[in-house]
Amino acid sequence: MVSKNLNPQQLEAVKKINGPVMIIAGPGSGKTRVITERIAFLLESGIDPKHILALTFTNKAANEMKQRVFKLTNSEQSFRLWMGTFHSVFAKILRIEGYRLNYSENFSIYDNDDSIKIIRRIVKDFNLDKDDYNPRFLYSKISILKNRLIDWKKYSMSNEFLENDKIRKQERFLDIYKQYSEFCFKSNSMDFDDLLINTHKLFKYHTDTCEKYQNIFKYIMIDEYQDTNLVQDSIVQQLSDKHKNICIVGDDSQSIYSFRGANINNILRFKSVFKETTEFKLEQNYRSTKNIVNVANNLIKNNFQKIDKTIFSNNEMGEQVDIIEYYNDREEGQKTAETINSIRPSLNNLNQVAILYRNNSQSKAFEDALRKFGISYKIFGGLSFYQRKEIKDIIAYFRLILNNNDEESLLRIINYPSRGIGSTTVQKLRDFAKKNDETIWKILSHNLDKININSGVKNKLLEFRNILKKLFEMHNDNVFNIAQSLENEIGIIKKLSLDENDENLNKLQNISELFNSLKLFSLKEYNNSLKDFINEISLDETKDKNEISNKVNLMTIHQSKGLEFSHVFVTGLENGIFPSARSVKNKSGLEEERRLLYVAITRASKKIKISYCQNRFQFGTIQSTEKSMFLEELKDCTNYIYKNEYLEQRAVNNIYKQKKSINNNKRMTFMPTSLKKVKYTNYRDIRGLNKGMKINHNIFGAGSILSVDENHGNEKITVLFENFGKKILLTKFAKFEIIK
DNA sequence: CGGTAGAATATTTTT
DNA sequence: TATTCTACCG
Repeated sequence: MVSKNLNPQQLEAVKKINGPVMIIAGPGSGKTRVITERIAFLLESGIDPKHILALTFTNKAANEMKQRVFKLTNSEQSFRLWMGTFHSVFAKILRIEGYRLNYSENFSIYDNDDSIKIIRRIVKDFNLDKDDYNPRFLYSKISILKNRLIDWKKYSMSNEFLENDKIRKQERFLDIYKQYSEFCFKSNSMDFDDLLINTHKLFKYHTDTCEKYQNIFKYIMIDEYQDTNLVQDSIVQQLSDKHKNICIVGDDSQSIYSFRGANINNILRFKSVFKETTEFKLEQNYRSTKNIVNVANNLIKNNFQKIDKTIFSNNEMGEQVDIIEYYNDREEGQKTAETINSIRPSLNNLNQVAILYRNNSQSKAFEDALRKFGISYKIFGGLSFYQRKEIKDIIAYFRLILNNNDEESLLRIINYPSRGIGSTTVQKLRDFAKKNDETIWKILSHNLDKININSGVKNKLLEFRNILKKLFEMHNDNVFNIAQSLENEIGIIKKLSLDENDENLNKLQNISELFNSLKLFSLKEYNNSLKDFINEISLDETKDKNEISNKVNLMTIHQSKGLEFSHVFVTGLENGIFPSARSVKNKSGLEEERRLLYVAITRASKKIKISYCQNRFQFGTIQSTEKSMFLEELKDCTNYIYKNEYLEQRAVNNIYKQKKSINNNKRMTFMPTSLKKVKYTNYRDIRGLNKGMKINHNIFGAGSILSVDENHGNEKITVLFENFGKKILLTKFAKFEIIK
């Protein structure tokens, strides 16, 4: 039954299930609720869940939605919905249909790091100057082109593009683009953008396949439509062309992903593409106080490009929004922590507090200060577990096992751990491979004789080949067994254990965590093959984000999208940082930064403090800054707090002195940076676990213990989780706490 | 070929 | 500052 707590517009939007629908939903207007209720309503109306496709942008959003639909309908049906990110749903389709584009089902998925590495290698091969051809820049250029459906062939046909490259002294760009695309294809691999453009290609050139999916996805819903790019928009049109039951939800004022090719015009012109569109506007903000909504409105009205709407709140006025000036970033951290400390007693949970910043590097000052006050915090972003070097190395072996032609993975591990195959040899292999249009693996497996190398090197290559052969044969084995065999063959753990410095210990810890999760994965009842494992981790990095914790949240504003906190600190409002230096070069960039600030402000329900610093420690030096131009726009509706500069400076100098002495004392024992980002596993040997006990697991949440199995030292428990069903955990490794 | 030390370089946001 | 790259020596 559809919930009765919806307001009239929300209810109407939920019930209009046929034909194109556009829901413009302001921040805090109950957007997610409308989507979940709508899905529930579809199910109630007797529509088979397999005909419903719900797309989101982040895994976090997808997971949350899944759980909410499940709670709402309380039915197993909800698990049969097609729900996920664009990338994950399309990857699933491409695994099945990719053969039509000459990919095999085991294609690898390259992440940004892989892509940049490949491009860097190509630039080197071409003997080009790294300054003129910055791999990062090239990658983002390629990515944006792909998202605009311009492949290298199309690019080569545009005189305008080629002329431009000449002027910019990047005449070889086309060659690089081509080489990169061919490298990926030859490796039977797709980068993130390929997942989209190949889906588009598939539907465009194989109309029967397109029709097949049109008939599967009879009802399509897309969240955050303002963040779609051209490919995504095009695929959505392909899929909905037949039944036209498409519902998009979004807020143009929260479009903040243009760097990824998101085009705000997709939502602005939706109505003209789908002529019969019914439009709903959700303008009431249920989240924030009147003051906060007022400030947000005052900010966003400075943007030119937007859909007309009036966000209002019927909540209480609330406190004024503060804008605070600090002497430097250290003080900003200090005072923010101090404020949090002082309001701590009035909060029932610290997770109601968020410190938001423009880029990840700003987190440091806050971390230091919070630690000093003994306030626990949770930091989002930074390196995800699967991006760590030692983990990626092992994953590279796994990827190679599944996809023997994955050239990037092979090049990554051909001499890791070092086995006497140096760069000269690798270069010979690569040259030969290129000449014969083959992958290195193919040469290793049957063409080694044709390469001019001495017998010592050849033996080493043969040894390497034999290791791979052995591993390749295992591709269907239990994942944990594969991992163990891998360790037997390459002995990476053994090697790291020989020299137990901090860095190696940290690596070992991460690797053992990987092995633990492989063990757990292998214990699943189904979908527990290596293929499933790699699939899961290539696109999902939200592993441990939904733990319920009494911790302050530190994150970038991008990461905060869709979330809500009672107290929000928006920090670093300085020109060059927020708005970022790059964005001010053009008007649309600046408007996007303004939307970003809009998103930040509208995260808060009760209280916001916006701050900036006169000086900031950046690039290893102290630099004086200029306060953000956005603050000028908020002058009349906020409460400005200036500082007495002289006093502050003295205080700040003291802070720096302190800091210095700490540094000197601890220099030797300073944690390596990689260690700081680690989430510690509590290796515990929990005794006294009993049937019926309630526990809270860091990933699966709450559940109760069904049985305990002593299993000589490897104690296992079977737990029924409220949201994830039955799981077997090894208590030695699992991270959880006993609730009662 | 492998390891290391010291130089060079980079800093937006994410799937 | 933090990370990645390069040059050099064993």
